[in-house]
Amino acid sequence: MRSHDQQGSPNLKAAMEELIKGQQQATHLLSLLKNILSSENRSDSAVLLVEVLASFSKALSFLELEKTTEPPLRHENSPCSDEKRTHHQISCMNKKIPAPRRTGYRRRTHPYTCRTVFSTKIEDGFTWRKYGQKDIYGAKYPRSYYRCIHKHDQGCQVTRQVQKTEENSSIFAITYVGEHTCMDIIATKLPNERTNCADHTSLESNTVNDDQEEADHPPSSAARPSLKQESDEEVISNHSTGASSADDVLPVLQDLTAAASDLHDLRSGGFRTSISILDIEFASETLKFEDFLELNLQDGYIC
DNA sequence: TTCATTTGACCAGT
DNA sequence: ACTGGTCAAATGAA
Repeated sequence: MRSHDQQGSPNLKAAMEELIKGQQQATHLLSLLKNILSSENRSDSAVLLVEVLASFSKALSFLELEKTTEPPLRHENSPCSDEKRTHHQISCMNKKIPAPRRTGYRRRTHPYTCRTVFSTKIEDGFTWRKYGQKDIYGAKYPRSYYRCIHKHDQGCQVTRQVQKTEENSSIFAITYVGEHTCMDIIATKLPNERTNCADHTSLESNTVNDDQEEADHPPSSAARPSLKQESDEEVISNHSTGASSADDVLPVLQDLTAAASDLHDLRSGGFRTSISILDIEFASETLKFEDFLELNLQDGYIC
């Protein structure tokens, strides 16, 4: 992290202010929504919320990309690219052309929530794209890596890791990294379909940041208490005050979407910046926001 | 032909 | 140096 990250350009400062503003408004909106138990506008509000979340997520993603001083390079013109081979192209391997270095790849440093679910099936109502599989040192079964299919079109950054448990190969340990910000969350969490994600065979735990040991070393007993998102709910619930109505929500939604639009404009205006602690903090708060939204969806506050 | 999966390489973190 | 997460060309299925 460079020293100027904390200072930032005027554009960076403006962007940060917009992010913070959006965060505050989102929090406010949540506190309002939480108290709405019946309203014709709930569905629309939920859709809008997810759109806003997607915008925030994309904005953060772009900030993350800006952190790298070099633009991401594609190696599409490397003839007989020497990076990947199969038995069909052994001859190509013999020509030792130095493969161009990949750039722009940055391992996420976990301002993200991790949540592990033990289930007999890997379907969860979302659409995933498998992007890798690894043999894990000391583990009996390989680990598969999936990302949300809406990573590119909606900026949904959630990934999941699926691995058979050693005790019972018919049970999968599924670790979710981050939360969905794509529109699928609406389709998946609608009340009449909520059972899709509440798999009766699954046992869920919720951890934050690096707590992934359970995925590799699942608990010996299958009976585990649900620890679902206690801390996240606590954070958000601090903002819940009094009763409110859809009329209260709509103006906030408008402000929020306007803030998201401003963010988009700033981003497309080509501002250059580096990520700062603020980004990390905001990413964390956004996830808390998403967790709380998901809780409300599951509880039927939003349908 | 298109699209999802496979799989070895690359890269970051420890 | 090692492990694990991600990339992306090759491959196979539809």
